[in-house]
Amino acid sequence: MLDAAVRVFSHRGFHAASMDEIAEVAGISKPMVYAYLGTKDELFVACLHREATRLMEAVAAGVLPTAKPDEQLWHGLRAFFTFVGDHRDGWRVLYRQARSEPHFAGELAGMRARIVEVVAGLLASAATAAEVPGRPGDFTAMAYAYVGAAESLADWLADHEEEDPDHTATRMMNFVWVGADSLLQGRVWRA
Amino acid sequence: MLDAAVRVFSHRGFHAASMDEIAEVAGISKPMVYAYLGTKDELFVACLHREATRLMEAVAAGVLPTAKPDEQLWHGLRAFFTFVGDHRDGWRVLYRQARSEPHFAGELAGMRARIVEVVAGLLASAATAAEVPGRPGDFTAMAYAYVGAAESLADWLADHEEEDPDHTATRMMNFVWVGADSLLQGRVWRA
Amino acid sequence: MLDAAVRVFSHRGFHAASMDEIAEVAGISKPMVYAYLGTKDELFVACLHREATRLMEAVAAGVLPTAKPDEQLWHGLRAFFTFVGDHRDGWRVLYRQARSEPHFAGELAGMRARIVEVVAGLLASAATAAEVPGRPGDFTAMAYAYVGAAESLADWLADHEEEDPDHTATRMMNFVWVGADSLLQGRVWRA
Amino acid sequence: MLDAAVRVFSHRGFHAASMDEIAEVAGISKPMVYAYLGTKDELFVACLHREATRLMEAVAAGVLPTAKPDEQLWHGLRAFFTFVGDHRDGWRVLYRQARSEPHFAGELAGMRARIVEVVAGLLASAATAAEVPGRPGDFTAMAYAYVGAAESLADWLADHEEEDPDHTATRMMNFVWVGADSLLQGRVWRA
DNA sequence: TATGAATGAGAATTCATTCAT
DNA sequence: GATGAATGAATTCTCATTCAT
Repeated sequence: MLDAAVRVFSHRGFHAASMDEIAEVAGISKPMVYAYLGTKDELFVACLHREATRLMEAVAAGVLPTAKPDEQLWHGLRAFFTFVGDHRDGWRVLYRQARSEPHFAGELAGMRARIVEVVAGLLASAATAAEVPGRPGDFTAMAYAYVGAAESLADWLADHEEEDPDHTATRMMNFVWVGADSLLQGRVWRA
Repeated sequence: MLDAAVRVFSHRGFHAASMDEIAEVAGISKPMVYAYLGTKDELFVACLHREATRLMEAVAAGVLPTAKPDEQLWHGLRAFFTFVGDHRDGWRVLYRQARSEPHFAGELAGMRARIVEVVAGLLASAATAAEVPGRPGDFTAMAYAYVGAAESLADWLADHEEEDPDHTATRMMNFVWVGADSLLQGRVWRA
Repeated sequence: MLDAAVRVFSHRGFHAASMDEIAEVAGISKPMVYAYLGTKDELFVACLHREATRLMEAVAAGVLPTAKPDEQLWHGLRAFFTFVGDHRDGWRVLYRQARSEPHFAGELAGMRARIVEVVAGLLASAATAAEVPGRPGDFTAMAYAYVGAAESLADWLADHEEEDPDHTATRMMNFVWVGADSLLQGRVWRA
Repeated sequence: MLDAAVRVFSHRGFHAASMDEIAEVAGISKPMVYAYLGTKDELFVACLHREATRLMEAVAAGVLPTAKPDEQLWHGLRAFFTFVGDHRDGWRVLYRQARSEPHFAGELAGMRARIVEVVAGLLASAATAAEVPGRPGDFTAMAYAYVGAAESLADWLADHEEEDPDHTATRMMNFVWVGADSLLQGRVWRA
């Protein structure tokens, strides 16, 4: 049902997507689209929610809560990039479109916040394990940076058909973890 | 002149921005907008180019070509985040709007590619200096990741008035450099 | 449906006719005009075709293929002028508007050419019947002249409500046939 | 001065012609066009008048008032078609455009009426000379038909670069005079 | 329930026309 | 006297959205 909408939004962009085309791709008539899914805005938000939920479920399913932090991260990233690789359309809708329409920025911010907090929690527990003196509030900031980096790589992945999700995940892991590891051992760069 | 356009594009998004509003904000009449800057598309591209040019000049001006790689990076990042902090609207146009309109993605990709290559060059010279055996093609990939991360932080900065650009730059530096440093010393994370 | 368009085009001219007015006269809303008939250009061409088809059908219906040439001509002219008298608006669109828009001149030229050839054929068969030594290619030129004259009279008729189509046809017949008759008997004027 | 206007009106059509282009072709600035020639409508009427005047003068100059009617007609036609051949642009403005813009139909009608009366006078004097019992009012109608035919041929001539004006005049003469001659000798066609 | 048909509102773009220099 | 710069007013065309069936 929403698949058609996601596909159209993804290929055309939010504004350029017409309800006509969505209805046609969905194989039903326009009034039905309205009956089932409401306004164009509501429809877009529905797409957003579904894709976000699927994404979070996929990541959650990939992570073993009992594993070590770096392994949790690795599995999480792998799940994340695999999902993005398998749902390129969904990813585009989620990020590119939602971000560019100020109207939906709020929606998106909420969903991101949830992810960020998960990552921040991961970092915090890793820091505790390594007995690094905590700079508590900043875990969130770091998490933001990591999430942002992952998003960007995902975005890049979505545009490169030939790229392998696992490969991308490995890159990200090197990028993040080796740096994070050092950071968590107390090394800090200063101007 | 372009300021008004950038402001409106930034706040409304490309499609939702109306030439009427742009003209009004600019304090001139619509036909003048067309006379000076042409079509809506051309106007948008003009905004894009101006913001991109300013950004690159700001960064270039901040960097001392003779400094050590990490200092170059630090100054570059500082200049970058400062610029974004000072031109939040411009950044939104550049990063969000341009990316989400398939029509302008090409324009933007070119500009990004140039930045990525600069960063890749920086990484390569740092690797050479550290006498790390080169994995040549991958510097570009790393650069992409770094640029993406910086963009994401910048994007976040653009939405948070209270955030200090220097602080953001420091975060990014820790995030990037300490990680990069470790990588360049040959440490690699493996699954 | 097209009636409204023909009426407006006829009274205002192609450019001055606004889709708004056409929709209003048709008693439907503008988007419907677009849905049914497409672009303004397409709409105009549609008018053109319908009027031209009707005209040719009316003339064809009036002519008895077995009659003598002058009678065929007479009936054809009568049908022609009657039609024009009954569809003054349509004629104006066909003759004046279409001709003055370079864009549509081609469309019209094709339709005219078909009529001209019919008339030329008529003249040729009359010449054969009268055993006048043929000046073959020139029948077309003559036909052009006749068609042009008929058009002009029709145009005049279109602007004069009080004029009787049959009367006009008789005039044209005298004008054409008495001359043609002489010509076909071999009389030629020389400077 | 008006030349530029005539050229532009002729090539673009009345509506599609922009004052900008006229000014540019004329080599002066737009406000000057307004200062010298007034509104677009006024400018068009000025073009109309000038071309019409030139046409009538050319025809008048070609005719010898003392010659026989058929020779007067012949010289008149020759002058007419020669003029049209030499001023194709002017002719297009005069006829095609003026006719299609209902707004200028009146202007044009007046100019035509003057020509028609001249021709009608010619026919009347020929009839008198031939001692044909006059059907007085109808000379005007005949003249209308002749003028219309000449216009149409002229129109055709204007579109065919290769056609020779004298040749066209001869065609018209045969077409008109051989018929007129018969008519003036009392022959009439009847249904 | 499903839809074909209909529309109100609004967007980009263009021009004839006029000031201020 | 000449013009560069400015605009009010239209015009075409599109689309989210809703009835009547």
